[in-house]
Amino acid sequence: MRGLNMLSTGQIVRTAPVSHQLPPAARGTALRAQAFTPPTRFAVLDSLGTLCRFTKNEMLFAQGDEAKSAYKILSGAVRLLLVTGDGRRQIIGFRLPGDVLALDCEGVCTMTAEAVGSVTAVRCSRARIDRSIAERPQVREQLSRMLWQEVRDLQRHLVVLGCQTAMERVASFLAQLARRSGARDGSAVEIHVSRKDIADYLGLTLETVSRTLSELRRRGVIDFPKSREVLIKSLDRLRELTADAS
Amino acid sequence: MRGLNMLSTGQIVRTAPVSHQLPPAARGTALRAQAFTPPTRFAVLDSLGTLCRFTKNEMLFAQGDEAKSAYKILSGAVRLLLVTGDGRRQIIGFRLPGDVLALDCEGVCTMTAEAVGSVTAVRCSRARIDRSIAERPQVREQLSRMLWQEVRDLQRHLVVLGCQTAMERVASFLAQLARRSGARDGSAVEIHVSRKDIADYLGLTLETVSRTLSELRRRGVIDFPKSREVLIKSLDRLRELTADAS
DNA sequence: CGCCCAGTTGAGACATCTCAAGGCGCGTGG
DNA sequence: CCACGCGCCTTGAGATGTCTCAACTGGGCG
Repeated sequence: MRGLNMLSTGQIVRTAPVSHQLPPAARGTALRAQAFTPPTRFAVLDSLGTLCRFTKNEMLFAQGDEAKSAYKILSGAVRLLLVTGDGRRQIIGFRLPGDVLALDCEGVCTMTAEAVGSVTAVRCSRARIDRSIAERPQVREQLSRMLWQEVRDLQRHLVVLGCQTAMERVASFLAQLARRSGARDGSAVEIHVSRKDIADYLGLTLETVSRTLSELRRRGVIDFPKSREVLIKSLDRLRELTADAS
Repeated sequence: MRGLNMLSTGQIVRTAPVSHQLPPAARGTALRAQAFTPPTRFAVLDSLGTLCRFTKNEMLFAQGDEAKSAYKILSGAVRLLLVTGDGRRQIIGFRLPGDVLALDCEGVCTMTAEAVGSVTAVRCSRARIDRSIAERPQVREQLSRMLWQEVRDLQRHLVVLGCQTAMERVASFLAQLARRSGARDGSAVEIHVSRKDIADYLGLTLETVSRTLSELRRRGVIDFPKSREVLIKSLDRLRELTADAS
């Protein structure tokens, strides 16, 4: 989770290859700088892929699909999730502009990816990527680094789900949001996802998330100037609540 | 989690390089075949490393340590865990003979590894492994496959911690144990870890794990002929309880 | 033989879930 | 421009699953 920008109102040229330049909607926001670090993560994708769009709640790919493409998000947000036999869903993570999807599996997609709102992305066939990987050692290096990062994120998430209270989970989520958007005390951070998504990410119910956010507002740690936006009033007090891994 | 064998009583030659042969203690058990599939996973390690031993609860490495070595387990079991600032611990997974450790991070260890009982392993410097990876594309391929597998396991674990009941969690754990040891109805499977470890793995308390296991025995799904051993009486009924991802 | 550690079991506390009602913002159509 | 409906969020009250604290048991090992 990181800055984010779901407006994507600027017109986008629908030709490939796509330039490294950020989409117009990504510029001119307070969160821009952090939202695209590193600015050209896994840059091969940009030059090999073609541009595509997804509408709200549209699936990019589903659990069990053949993994024939990878994606790099240009604008919007994507949720990654697993669904159990009886319909319970667990959100594994969110992906934001600059992030790469579907390079963390082999043959078959292990999870489902859905657009949270409107999404623009670069799509590229795995075959082309594999060729590029075979040719350039540094691309392999990038892939490994991405996978290490993902393992690390998943491990941290495991701690959240395995041994934190509702308050700690919500605080962790907000702290993550704040950190990735480079927020300070007084910064407003847009929340791109619904309460239900936050709940499914944190292993809680939507009501518990809502109550916990209200409690944080009552304590003066955060505020909600608008819906879908959080005002960080005290980052320190937020961090105190997270019970971070040492 | 997979078969397992913590006896490791056979004498082991303490010289390097180590042969691909399994330690004596690993032979002659009903669980052998499954416990070492594939038999020579990431075989480079065997030829490059030196043999080492660890005693019960000894740390192989800790969160924050410089990741200068990788390990391949020959006998015994290792638990991987993260500890929060206030001492809560979350077990990320267990590693058994044939499994490789510490290739899933960069620079600094993201987690702690502890010997559950006596452990013998091959240790090899990351530098040598990196060299081997640079030279042989197939080794790089193996590394990617290992990382994909780890990502997949972590994702599944996330579902367990995020949206399963105590009964489902315990059943998942047992089903995992049974599957990896190739158990059928009537098979006895050794449990190498304590109730506390199971609890920390499943995000429960030790008491809840104990109660749930007792409930499963009452229902006739499993039995405990000895402590630290589970008799699978009905694999089907166990699987019904797991609420697997679809 | 007896200690000690790991596991079991019980009873009450508590966090979170479930079910239900109400409110707010927003787009749509009159 | 307002009324309405709809989706999303908030809040309440009671149900419940898991945790906490505590006592007891059994097996292994000195």
